[in-house]
This record gives sequence, C-alpha cells and structure tokens, in this order.
Amino acid sequence: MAGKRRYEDGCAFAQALDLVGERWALLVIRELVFGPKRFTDLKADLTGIATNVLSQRLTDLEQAGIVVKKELPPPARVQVYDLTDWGRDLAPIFRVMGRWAARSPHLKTGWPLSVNAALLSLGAMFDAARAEGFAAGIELRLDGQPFAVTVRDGRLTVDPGLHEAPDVVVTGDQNSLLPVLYAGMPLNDAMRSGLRVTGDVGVLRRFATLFPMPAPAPLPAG
Amino acid sequence: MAGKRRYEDGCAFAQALDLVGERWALLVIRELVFGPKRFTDLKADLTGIATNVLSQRLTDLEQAGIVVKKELPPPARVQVYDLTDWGRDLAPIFRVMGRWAARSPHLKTGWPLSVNAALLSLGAMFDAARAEGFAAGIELRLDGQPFAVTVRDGRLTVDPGLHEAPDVVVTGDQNSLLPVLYAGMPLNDAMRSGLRVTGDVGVLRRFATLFPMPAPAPLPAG
DNA sequence: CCGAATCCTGTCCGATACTG
DNA sequence: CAGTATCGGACAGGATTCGG
Repeated sequence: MAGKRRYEDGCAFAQALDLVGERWALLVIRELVFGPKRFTDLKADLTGIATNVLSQRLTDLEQAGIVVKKELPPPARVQVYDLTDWGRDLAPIFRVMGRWAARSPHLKTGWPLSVNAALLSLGAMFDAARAEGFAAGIELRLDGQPFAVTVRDGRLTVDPGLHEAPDVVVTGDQNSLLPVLYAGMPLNDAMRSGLRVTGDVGVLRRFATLFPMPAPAPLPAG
Repeated sequence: MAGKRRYEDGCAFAQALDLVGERWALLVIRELVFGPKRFTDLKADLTGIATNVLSQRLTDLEQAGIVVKKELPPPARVQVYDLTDWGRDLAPIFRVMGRWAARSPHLKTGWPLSVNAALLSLGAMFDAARAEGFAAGIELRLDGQPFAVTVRDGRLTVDPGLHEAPDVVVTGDQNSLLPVLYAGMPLNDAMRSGLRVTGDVGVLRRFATLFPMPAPAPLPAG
C-alpha cells in the first residue's frame, strides 16, 4: 500500500491524475454519475473489468473522498457505491473529453455503450444552436431504467427517474437509439429493430437533429 | 505493439482514455500546450519520467494524431515535438480538471510546478466575477521564457511570447509567483526572495486578487 | 550532447478460482 | 452477492549503452 505510484507534482491536474488517473478509475466514476450502484452491477456495466481491479479502485476512490460506500435502508439492506458531491463534479470532464474524442481520426463508432455512457454522450454532442426555440420533455427507458431528458432554452439536462411531463417516451436499449441520434439512421428502422416510442414521435425526430457529429481531426501523415 | 491494452468500449470518453489515459501521457501533452519542445527539455520538465517511457508516449501520441515530430529549419535543425491542432484542443481539460482537483481534501500545496503547469493554473483558478471592470497586460518571464497574460472583459488569456503592451513585467520563477496569487503571500516577500517586477506594481497587486482558492471538499469519514 | 534502444527489476493489470 | 486469493503477463522505473 505504501508503494503507490504518484507523480510528485504540485500541479493540481497532476494530483487529479494521482486520484483518478489509474486504469478504470474514471470509468467507474462514469458508471456512478447518475446514481449509486451495487458491486455486481458495476462489474456488469464495465465490460472486461476484473473483480479485484474494481475492488481496488472502489477502495482507492473511497479513500480519496470521491466515492462513498452506503447501505440502503431496510428492507433492501444491500450495500451500494455512490459518488460524493465532489466526485459528481467530475461529470463535465466526461462531456468535454468525450466531445474531444468524438473528433478522433481513429474513433470506432457502432460499438456497444453502457447506459451511462450513452446518456453522457447526449450532453457531449448536444448543439445548443440547433436547439433554439425548441423545448421538449423526453423520457428514456434504457435497460428498464427511466431517465428524464429535457431540452429548454438551448440547454439539455439528463436526470435519473421518470419525467414529470414527457412529450414522448422511448423504450429500448441505447444501442438502438444512438444511431438515430448520431448516424442519421431513420427512426422507423430503429423501431423495427426493437425501439418502442409512445407519444409525439415528431418531437423525437426533431430531438434527433440536435446532435451533429463533428468533423474528425486530420491525421498528419498516415 | 499489438498487445496494447484497450477498453473495448464504444464510449468516446473511454476511447479518449485509450489514447491519453496511460501514465504520463496527459502530462506530456500539458508540457506542449504552449509550444513545441525538444525531447530533453520535456524530460527535464517532467520530473521523474524515464526516458523510455517518454519515448514510448511520444510515439504513441504521434500515432494517435495528437503529437507531431518536427524538425526546425536550419540553422537550428533540432527536432521538436509539437501538438496538432486537435491535440491542443485538450487544453480545457487541464483547466476543468485542475479546478476540480484544487478542491481535493488531500491537495498538496506549495510543491514545485513546471512553467506550463503554473500558466495553466491561472486559467483554472481565474474568477471572472472578480475581474469585472479590470483590464491588464502582464508579461511573465518564467525560467527565461516570456508569456503574455491579458485580462479583459472578464476573460484571461495566456499566450507564449512577449506582450505587445504590458502594464507590468514580472521576472522570476513560477514557484515564487504562485504563492502571491493563490496563498496571499505579500508581494514584497516574493520580491525579496527573487521575484523582479518592473512597471505598474499596482496592476500586479490587483491581478493577484483574481484567483480565489475554492473551499476543499469535505472528507466523508476520516 | 541529444534522442533513443536495451537491459533488468518491481509494480500493476487481467483472468480465473475460490470463500463468507 | 460481494468480494479475496493467486498467478502469469504486461507495463512502468531506473540505469546503462549506442548511434547521429
């Protein structure tokens, strides 16, 4: 435990990397931004992570003050991991860096995404200019979990839980929905392959125009 | 080379980590945001990095399209590493994440910083509200290199090179200057220990009030 | 002298098996 | 369900050496 590898750098950014720069650490945080999860669910959502690594990261993040281990009240009485307020303040990182990576010349599209990754990508790719004069309430039920997406005043918000006043409700999985938003797939195609839409489909179609893919960066010589 | 460890995740953020998530990678980029450097200077500015690791990161980042290897024109004819435009777009990450880390309950202050780290920290800690109605041109000469710092319209910019119209010129090293900006050290103390100031000292004193330290996050239990 | 390539050692990661 | 134990392999750290 004493042999922890650290940059010995006064730079606050370098000290951030000491806390969240190890492999998987930021992805663990990504999976907790919309609310607490149990160990096994975290493992399921983080494809490929080993149990010992997940365990290690959670204790490291807990010691850093980013994650807290909680026990849900009876009768549930299961223990879950949640972000502290400060830990949740990392959310903008995912949007800023995700938007940057969306311009990678090597970006692989069409790969499966976790529910949390898909929801964060909305905030990353959202184009405020295209949303001018548009307001909408959309409830997304991905993998059975409801999320309230709201567009208003050129801003997009995503919160866990049911939407108070949805114009449209979309049920299905994120990997069916995202090609509609980012790759121009016709909504009808997605509905034919499992996506269910109830309510105002026009709102959803309009919503799907708010996420333009940025042009990839040029690759210097290769 | 083929055995590169990757998250196989469609999430753009996870793919960003595939590119810049390895140890030292983001710090290498940090050291290049204000302009190209030679291998040896990079090694000197990144305290503790091993030559083979630096070499490996540079070739990885070059393949990713983030870094380019250039040869300066004769008579210099030395090779330098520079960021691509896309690579330089990572600069906001340092500010956002640095500002986040400044609230760490474990933050170590008073440690030495590189020139680039110090300059990026200005953008991270700058408080626009405190700069209302204030405009200033400040030339910082840190470790012999000049940087033009400008405050205007509630915004702060930092560019490499001499300032066109400086109100004040500060010469010295970043570790003498930063305590004045962030820790309330009296400017006179810093000047007594090596910082040299020519021009309007009042502008510098006012400038030093623009960088309030945020309150550290509470540590949940211990 | 600069920019690496090459040892070697230690630590971390990944996969699986196993336990309260 | 929620982790711990174990082990092989990949990667990082440090020193040395080599080519331009």
